Amino acid sequence: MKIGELAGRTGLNTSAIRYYETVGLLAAPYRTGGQRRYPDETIYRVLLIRFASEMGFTLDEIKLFLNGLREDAPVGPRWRKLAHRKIEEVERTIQRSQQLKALLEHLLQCRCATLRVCVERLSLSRDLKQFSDTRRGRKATMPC
Amino acid sequence: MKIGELAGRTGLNTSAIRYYETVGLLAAPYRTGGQRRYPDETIYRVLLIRFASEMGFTLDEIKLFLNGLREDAPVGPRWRKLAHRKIEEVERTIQRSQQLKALLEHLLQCRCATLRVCVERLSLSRDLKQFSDTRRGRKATMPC
DNA sequence: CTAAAAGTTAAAGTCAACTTTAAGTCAAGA
DNA sequence: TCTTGACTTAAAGTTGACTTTAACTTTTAG
Repeated sequence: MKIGELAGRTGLNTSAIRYYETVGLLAAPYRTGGQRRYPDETIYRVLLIRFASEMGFTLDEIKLFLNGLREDAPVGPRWRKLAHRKIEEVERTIQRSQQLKALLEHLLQCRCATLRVCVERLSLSRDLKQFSDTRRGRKATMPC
Repeated sequence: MKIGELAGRTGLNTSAIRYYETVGLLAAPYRTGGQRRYPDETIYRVLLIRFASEMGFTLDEIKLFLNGLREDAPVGPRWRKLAHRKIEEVERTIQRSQQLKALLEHLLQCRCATLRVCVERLSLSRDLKQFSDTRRGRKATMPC
């Protein structure tokens, strides 16, 4: 498979695939006449990279994960640790996103006189509480 | 309040605050002897900016949202639309994160002979299905 | 055979959101 | 008064993940 087809099938640009090679995410493939030829299985690897990258993994993280499973062996402790850390991170993401969703939904339906007041109070009393409270012994009232 | 105190109370660097001014997120404040002096209420605005930015809003989005509520008036249709769009986006984030969490948890406990095979099958059959399926009429089997 | 499409490289460019640097000016305490 | 620390600016640097460009070669369809 040529680089163009690999790119097409994985939804990336050829430049991205070459870039992955330079940063060590993809091995340099066999070449004919100077041009890269990929085996079919490379698709899976690239798709996995794309998925992980869209999930917010950095390319370095992805490299770590993929190297962890390079050896066709059952999952090792290093990989487990990585996975556990990432799961915790993802859980935090989910929690914060749910907070934000709640905040936005509240703002859409609340009956504050002015949105500005509402936002400021809401922010102080809820999600921003952590920031301001750790800095000053500030008491916030419930908004709206 | 001098810029250093504002920075300290909001957990940002002074350079970030000056940067927010240059991009129009913060109004240029009153000055004495060339130095910026902020009123207390600016803290709320900066905290709000920090929160939104940590939630993944771009500074341009934040500017839009803040401009939307600049006029001390109840929430307008423009702002509503923005909020609705953002809620949908956040919902997608939550869903994908939950998928990723499930994937990682599966990988931690599955009994595949090799993790590599497991990942490839999992990826194809679940989360990556969308990518490959839209490109080729590929059928994937359940992993592990 | 030839023209166009697709491939190659190294190096520079892009984007957001800042930070750092250089070269100063201002403020506060001893 | 002097010194230190905080402030000022404009401009350049940083980071990650690519993309674009320029100049060229290889492959493929007609």
